[in-house]
Amino acid sequence: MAQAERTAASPKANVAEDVRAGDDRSSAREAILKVAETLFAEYGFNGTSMRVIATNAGVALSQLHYYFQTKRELYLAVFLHRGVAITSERRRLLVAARAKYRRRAVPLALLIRNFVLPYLDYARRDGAAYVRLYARLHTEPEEMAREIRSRVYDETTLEYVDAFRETLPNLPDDVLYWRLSFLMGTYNYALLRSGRLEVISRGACDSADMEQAARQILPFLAAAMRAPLPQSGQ
Amino acid sequence: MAQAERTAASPKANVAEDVRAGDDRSSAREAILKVAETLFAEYGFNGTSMRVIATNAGVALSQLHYYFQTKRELYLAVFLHRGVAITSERRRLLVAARAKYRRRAVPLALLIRNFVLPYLDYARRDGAAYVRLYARLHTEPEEMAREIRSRVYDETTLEYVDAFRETLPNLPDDVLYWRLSFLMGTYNYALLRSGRLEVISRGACDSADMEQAARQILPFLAAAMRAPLPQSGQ
DNA sequence: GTCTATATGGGGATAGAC
DNA sequence: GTCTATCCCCATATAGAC
Repeated sequence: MAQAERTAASPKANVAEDVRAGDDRSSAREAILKVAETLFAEYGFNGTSMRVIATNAGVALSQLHYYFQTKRELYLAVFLHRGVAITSERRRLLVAARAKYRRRAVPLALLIRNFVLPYLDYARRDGAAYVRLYARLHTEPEEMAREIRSRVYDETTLEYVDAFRETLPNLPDDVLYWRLSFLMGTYNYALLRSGRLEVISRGACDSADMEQAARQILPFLAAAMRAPLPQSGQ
Repeated sequence: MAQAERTAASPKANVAEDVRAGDDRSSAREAILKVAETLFAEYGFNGTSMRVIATNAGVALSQLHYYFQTKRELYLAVFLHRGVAITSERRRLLVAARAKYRRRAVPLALLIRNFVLPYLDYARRDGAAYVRLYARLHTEPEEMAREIRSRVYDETTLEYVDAFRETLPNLPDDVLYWRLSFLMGTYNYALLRSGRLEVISRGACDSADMEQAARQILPFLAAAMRAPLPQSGQ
């Protein structure tokens, strides 16, 4: 059975055709990570095959297993590669804001900025690959999503929850939690770029425009967090 | 190669073990649709195999192809099965509200209720399967997502955009569009039940509680839609 | 480290008996 | 309509030469 020829002859997804062309010698590992990030972001975990990653990275399939052992480990590595950078930026901004306002609570608008903007900035600078990947995380196989969140995001998130509580001391805890989960939903969905914005604006707005997204989302979220309390009878 | 035995011996995902047990004779087609809805919602399109659907529905694999030809068609059928029900409920509510308020604009709170609640109610009544499936749609293979949205959702959505414009006549169009896309993101993410709410509340809140979700999300969104306009310099 | 070749299994889809 | 048996492809992962 000449099966090898057949499968090897499928190039597919030329998202980043042979990343190593320019700076060869700079490690196949980096090339694999970069291509994997783009493809996982676009097609998801199950929708992306190791073969396609290898082809686009310009390396042999076995290289992926040499560096990362399994597909699952590669996926985790992609997250740790950048996720830590975003998370520590988030934390740095929180520490700086707290230092500036000392004993007083950090203003709501600044807190939201610091929590949300690292993602939008990342999307602006490095293309949307990682943030789309992150936004997608919530629909990937559960146990993987859980592990990644607890290893990368949870700790910083809980620090922000405390800061929001100080800034909005009159919100009951359950209302605060629900609203923060809505807040995360709002920017996550925006980062996903589902195409809804283009439909409802009949093409007039562009969901890839992260400057606009930042400008529009901050007042939206600030007003939402300060909304009147929900009524008892729904 | 005794391959058939090997593959047939994998039961897996006993989400709805043999749905046809009680009311047999009520068509294998319905059983397939029901099981497919649950599994697609939980594991996504690529993460769900035709074999597992067949096993859980208590039918032979070939039955799936007999009724739906391809996996893709089955996926579309699942959406049309329920999506049309939700969409027409949404539209019915809009028509009723407009009739009640005649020449005047429909109040914002009511408009949001009518747009959002059909989803939350569905989640409350029939379990979260379909709404999770819908919320997941935005991360499924692009061309499938596009087709489903344009066949089921777009028309009604655009009717609501017009209604929102009448209710909020002072919002510039681009601000209106961005805010409506944020609004959709908020309830979509809530329906996904990503587990973030449980993390930030340290287990005190339950994202499956759709009564709470409705109570909390309505004032949040109403205030957000009425937020001050964004500043020029971001 | 990097490659080719291959092992092993699951995937969608179909043929054809009943 | 419903089943069993099977086709053919692609998936992840590994072996072993260079």
